[in-house]
Amino acid sequence: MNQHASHKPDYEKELRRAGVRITRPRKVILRILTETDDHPDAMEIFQRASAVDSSISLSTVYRTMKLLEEMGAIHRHAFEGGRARFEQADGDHHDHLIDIDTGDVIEFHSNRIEELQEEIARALGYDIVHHRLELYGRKRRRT
Amino acid sequence: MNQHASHKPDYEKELRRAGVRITRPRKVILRILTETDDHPDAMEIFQRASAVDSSISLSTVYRTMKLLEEMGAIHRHAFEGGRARFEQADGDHHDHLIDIDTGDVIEFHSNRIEELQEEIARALGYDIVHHRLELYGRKRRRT
DNA sequence: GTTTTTATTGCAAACGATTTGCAATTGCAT
DNA sequence: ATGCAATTGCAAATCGTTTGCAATAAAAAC
Ligand SMILES: [Mn+2]
Ligand SMILES: [Mn+2]
Ligand SMILES: [Zn+2]
Ligand SMILES: [Zn+2]
Repeated sequence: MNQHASHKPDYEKELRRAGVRITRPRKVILRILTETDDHPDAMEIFQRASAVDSSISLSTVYRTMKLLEEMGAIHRHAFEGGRARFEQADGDHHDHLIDIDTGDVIEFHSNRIEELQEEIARALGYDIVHHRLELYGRKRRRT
Repeated sequence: MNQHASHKPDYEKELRRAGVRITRPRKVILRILTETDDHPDAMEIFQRASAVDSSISLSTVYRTMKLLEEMGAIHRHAFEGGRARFEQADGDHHDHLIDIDTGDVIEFHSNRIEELQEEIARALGYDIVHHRLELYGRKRRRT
C-alpha cells in the first residue's frame, strides 16, 4: 500500500462523471499523470505513453490534456521558452521557481505574497481571476 | 518643449553606439516606441509603422524588436494568449495586471513582494535572475 | 560626390508548438 | 451482437516568430 494512496485522484471516475469515454489512450495518459510528480510537457507525456502503447498519438495527448484542463483536473503552465508543462491540480495553490540552467521546477507558496497581490488588485479596482508568479533563478554558488 | 523631454531615451544614439545602422525602417519603429506608452505587440507596431512607410515589413519589426531587446532598450512580455508585447525599458521595474476582458495592461510595483521573492529564492538556495508576476483580473463590479 | 563595402531589407519559406478536419475505429448503451 | 456517437491517428492547417537569400541602401573610403 502506497504511503500517499489516499491522495491519488481518481481521474477515471471524474471522466465518467463528465460523460467522456474511458479509452485505452486516456487510461495510459492518466496513469502517467498520476505516477509523476514533476511538470512534464506534452512531448514527455507522449514519449512515456508511447513506451506503453506505441500507437498513441501526440494529438491524443494534447486533446486529453485539454480535456483534463477544462475539467480542472490539471494545470497548464506556460513557463519561459518552449512547450507548456502540466501538473496535477489536486494539491494546494503554489507558484514556481525555475532553475534556468537545468529546467528544474521548484514549488513554493507565500501567503503574504498572495495577500499583497489581492490588496494591489483591490486598490486598482480589480478582482484577480488568476495569477502567475514565476521566479527564474540559478543555484547560489558557495563562496 | 515637451513636459517629459528629459526622459525621452535617445535610441538612435544607443544604436549608433552598438554599431548598427540607422535605417529608415528603424527610425520609424523607434519613433513609434518612444511615442507610445502602452504595451503594443509586433503586429500593432507593424501597422503603426506601415501608416508612416508602407514598405516596412513585419520581419523588420521583429528584427528591430529583437535588436532593441538584446541592447536592453526594451522589454518583451509573453502575457497569456497571443503575441508578445513590448515596452520601453527605461522606467523602473514593475509588474503587470492584465484586464482579461479588454486586454488592458496596468502597471504596479510592490517593494514588499519583491523582497519576499528574494527571501523565498534565498531560502531555496537560489539567486533570482528575473521573475514574472502577472495578475489577470476583471474590473470589480459596483454592488 | 562617387565608389566601395557591408549591414539591412522585403519576401517567401521554414519554424515549433498546438490544433483541427476527416475517415476509420472503438467504447458502450441497447 | 448491433448501432451509433465519441474518439482516434494521421496529415494538414494554424499562429506567432524566425530565417535564407538576393536586392537595396547606409556609411566608410576615396
Ligand atoms: Mn507545480
Ligand atoms: Mn509595463
Ligand atoms: Zn500564487
Ligand atoms: Zn516584480
